Amino acid sequence: MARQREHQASPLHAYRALKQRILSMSLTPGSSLGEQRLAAELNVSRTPIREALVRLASEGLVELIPNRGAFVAPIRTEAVIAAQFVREALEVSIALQAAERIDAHGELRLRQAIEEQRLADQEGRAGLFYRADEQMHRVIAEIAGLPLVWEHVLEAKVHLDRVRTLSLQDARSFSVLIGQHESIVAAICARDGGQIQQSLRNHLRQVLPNLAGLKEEFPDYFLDDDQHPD
Amino acid sequence: MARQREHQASPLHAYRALKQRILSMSLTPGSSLGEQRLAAELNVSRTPIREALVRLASEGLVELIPNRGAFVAPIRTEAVIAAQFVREALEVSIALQAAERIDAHGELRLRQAIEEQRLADQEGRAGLFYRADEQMHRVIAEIAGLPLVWEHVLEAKVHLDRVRTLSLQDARSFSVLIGQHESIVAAICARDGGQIQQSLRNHLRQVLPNLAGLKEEFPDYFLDDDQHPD
DNA sequence: CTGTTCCAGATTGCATACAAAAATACAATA
DNA sequence: TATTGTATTTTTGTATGCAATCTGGAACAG
Repeated sequence: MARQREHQASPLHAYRALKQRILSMSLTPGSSLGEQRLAAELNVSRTPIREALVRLASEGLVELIPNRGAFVAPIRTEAVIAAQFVREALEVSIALQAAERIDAHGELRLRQAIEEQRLADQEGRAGLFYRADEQMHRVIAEIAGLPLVWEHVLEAKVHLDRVRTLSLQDARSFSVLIGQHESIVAAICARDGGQIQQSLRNHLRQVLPNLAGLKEEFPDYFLDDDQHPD
Repeated sequence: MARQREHQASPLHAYRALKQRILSMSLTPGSSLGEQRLAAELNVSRTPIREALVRLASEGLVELIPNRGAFVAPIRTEAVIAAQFVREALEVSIALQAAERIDAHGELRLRQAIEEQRLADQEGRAGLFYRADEQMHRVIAEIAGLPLVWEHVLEAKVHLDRVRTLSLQDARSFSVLIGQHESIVAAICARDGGQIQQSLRNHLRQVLPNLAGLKEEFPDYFLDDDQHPD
């Protein structure tokens, strides 16, 4: 029985493992998350599992139905739209403020971030590119002096990650995305508010896939209030 | 022993009770939230208490320190600034979209909301006014077709509520706020984007009290990374 | 007097036990 | 055969027990 050396590690481990599987659609919407089974799977008792499920439920990734159990939450079109709205509004505001506060050091960091992306692209390492991409957006928030606002973006982004996973567009070449990143950085360095807004919005909408199409292709994963209007 | 008839009611009850006390500063930052004590107080065991504490911790209202206990989280200036930023960015974007979609029915609802505020003001019922105020902002989100985005605003607002409670400016006459609400509604009905942005930002900054002053008056409640730079 | 060590008390972290509720299977009846 | 009532089984909701960890202070050495 592998004893956990560090305390409070079990709930965190369960939380991360489940979240990863949900966002990568390895656990599909509607899947049952029986506490017993998960506990056996991760070699812990039900208590830390329950703690992880509560956290995931508060983020909207899991539905906790009283006396019935926990299930992977369906993808709600409304939640995806809202998350996209939140992300656009926050990131545009962040970038505008970043433009007002950026200095030479900040410009350097942004160029380095893009360089990392180029490297990851050349080596064809999707995971690495993905991290570098997110890192760049985070750096913009830091330059704006608002690192905590990025946490709010991350909370919303959770509802976008699953549809992106479904669309599998990550497989496409990253050069397009890098180009978009370059024009965003250029706009920030040029302190051109209008250009910032246009290039960033364009970029963020690019990564939001065709929702209606996905909904037709994977109807089981979606749930909207106007479900069966026969 | 008052048995709970409805299942899963205990954690929710504990969550709401604690949240209310924390936001109203009835439980001040740094207060110890011993599981044992809370369990005895609410006549339940530690398990549902723990569930509530985990939820509150994920919202940033409680700090869960391993093997030491749970404490009411200090007010972090950085978090307040970030929350204000999020609220402004989201509410302005929401209001701009509301202006594009509003119809006669929507205008009526907004006028009704203001009427309710006027009533609450005349009767001097602060709690009622507070609810009507929040209701109006929520209605704007509904008109924009983005009710879920309002939930994100609420998450951020949590970090503003405690400083507002401290400043006690709710005691001041509400007529000023009602006037601001009127100009916001007027701007939305007039579809005047610039005016929307100006009146809403002005309003939202009005309700953010003097942070530096509060920090001096209640130093024990605040904690920032640059704490004692002697 | 100061700094260190160690012990007692208290509190959490996790496991497990038990009860309530829901789902399921099945038999009896119309 | 369809349906309904009931018994069984499974699963959650909550309570509780025990070990690990941390705090605070007393005893002690320098």
